[in-house]
Amino acid sequence: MSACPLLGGPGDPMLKNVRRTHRCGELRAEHIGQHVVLQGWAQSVRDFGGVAFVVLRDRYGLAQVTVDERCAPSVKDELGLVRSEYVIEVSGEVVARANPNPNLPTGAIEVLASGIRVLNKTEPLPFTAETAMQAQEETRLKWRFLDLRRPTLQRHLIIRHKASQAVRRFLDSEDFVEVETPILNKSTPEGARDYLVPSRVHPGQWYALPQSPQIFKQILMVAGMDRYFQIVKCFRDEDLRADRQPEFTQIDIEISFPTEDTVMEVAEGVLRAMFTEIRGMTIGEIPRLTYADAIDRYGIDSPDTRFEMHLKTLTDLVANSASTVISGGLANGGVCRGMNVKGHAEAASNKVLNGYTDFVKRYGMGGLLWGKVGAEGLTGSLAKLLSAEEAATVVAALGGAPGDLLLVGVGAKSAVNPGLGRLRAQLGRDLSLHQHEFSFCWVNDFPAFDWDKDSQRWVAMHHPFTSPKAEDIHLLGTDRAGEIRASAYDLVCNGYEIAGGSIRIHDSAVQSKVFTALGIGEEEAEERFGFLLSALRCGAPPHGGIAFGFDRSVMLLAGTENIRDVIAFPKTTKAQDMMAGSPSPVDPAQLAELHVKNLG
RNA sequence: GGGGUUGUAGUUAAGUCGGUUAUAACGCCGGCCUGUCACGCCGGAGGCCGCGGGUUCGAGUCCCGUCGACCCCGCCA
Repeated sequence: MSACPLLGGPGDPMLKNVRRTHRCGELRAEHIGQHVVLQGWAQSVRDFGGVAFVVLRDRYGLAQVTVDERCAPSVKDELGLVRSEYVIEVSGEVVARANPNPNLPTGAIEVLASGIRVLNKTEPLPFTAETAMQAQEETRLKWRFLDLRRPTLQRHLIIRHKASQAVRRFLDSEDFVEVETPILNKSTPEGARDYLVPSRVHPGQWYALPQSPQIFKQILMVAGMDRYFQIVKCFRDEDLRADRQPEFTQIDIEISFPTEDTVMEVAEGVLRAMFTEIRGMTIGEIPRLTYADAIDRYGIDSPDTRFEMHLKTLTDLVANSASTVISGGLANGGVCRGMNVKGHAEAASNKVLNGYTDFVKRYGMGGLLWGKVGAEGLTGSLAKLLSAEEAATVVAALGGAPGDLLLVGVGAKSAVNPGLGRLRAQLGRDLSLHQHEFSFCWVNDFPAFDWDKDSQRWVAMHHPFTSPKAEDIHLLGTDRAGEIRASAYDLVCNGYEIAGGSIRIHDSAVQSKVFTALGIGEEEAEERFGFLLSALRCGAPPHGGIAFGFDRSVMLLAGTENIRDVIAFPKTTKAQDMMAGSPSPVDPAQLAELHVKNLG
């Protein structure tokens, strides 16, 4: 056993000054014969008395450390102190394994220890990197630093890093300049609920955290920056979902003198930069469909285009139905729409169909009509309500063949479209209908305004700075506001909206008309957005842009369906950080200084 | 704001019709073991059954309330 002249046993003062020479995961057969120093976590300790193994883990992988009769007795003593997840330093010689492990990249070799030193101990842990996935998410969030030891989560963080670097490289090469914008902002009335920050020096006044840097990036265009981007945190105080966090990251982009195509091409460049970097993928031409087409084919404006199963409109075919269910559903502008789940009739038990019905009811549908196509025609609730002739036309319209399951909804558009549309997306996942791993599309020509029933007014579908399409601008100020289309576009991947943008209004007169349409008075507009309106009057160039939901993009790149998996320190659905314990009460003196009183 | 699922040892779970001392696996601690890689074997410690109240002779179990986690609707320009 050759000993490295620099390395003695444990307690050797020389050892304390030795830095690691290699990373665990990089060791291969080519390193055999070399003396190495490794530092990392003891993933497992297997002691057989005469021979013992420690699996050492660092970010780069696992390496097996062996202690046997070839080692000095002091090494064995040191080994006895090592427990699972202790941080240790091991020096030794890389040797070929007697029993190689083909499941491990480093499985051909092991490190025969000449010294083991405990760098730090650990108290008993609720779970380890190996057992984390067996723990509940609540436990894992509380002990996030342990969960983050998992190679999967480390991979996600690295994917995130690589993706943002690739985006920066691409945008830099396209002459975009990354400019930071304020986190302490002015509150604006439109949009999501603001996170507010009290001002100490201005009693009773508040900053708002940005929901997005929207106004600042437009003002940078007025300033002549021409091409801006920023990878930036945004904050929205709304209830959360699996793909939504209260603070999230956008790739924010703005361009002067663009057409819609200019912005979409840049966005596609960003998309390709990410997917090439992480997935090694080449993305072909990305199809564009209008909002109206998206609703027509998929029921929703963020369609999962990895599979077909388009929705079909059946309203005309059943318009004269004797069924009160159908005539009732069609009253007041209701529609009848359906889809064909090919070959799914047999698998669709009552329990399964009830599940589908419960699913669509969440979106306001009264129920779900179903029909199974058999050799002798249609059976099921659909067949009961329709005449034989009607049934035949519906089956034909949906392309029904024996063995198919037809799902049909009747009622208000606002219920049937999302109900069937979301059910379609869910069935795509559940029945593995996807024909591609990734499928992208653009959705454009959105309506500019959406009628809000609660407040009885028009609200901006995108945001209030979105330009109406040039050919629709003349409708501003008329009673046909609902027909105005916006110069807005969303980039959709696998049913997720991953980017959204628009051409902005650069004419303060048009901007005023839009504010009027939104019921925002001149005075209020001046009070809330005066600085933007002022900028628009001072030589604003035509401009437009887009913002990517970066967390969602990384989620897709990483192949996970939970946004918390790609955020180092995420919050729960109640917007709490289980590890840090935020939010939390503060000292009353702190509140007093901020002129804030606790009413709760 | 609403709906669904959920909370028992460090962790993950079982716990019947309300009934004796609340089980198991993994982990932890001690011992044995010369080629493991989810090592194996022997022994041991470990409990605010989320929290509060109620019903009952008796509550992990039934009732009411409350807190948290996850998923969904509303909401999220």
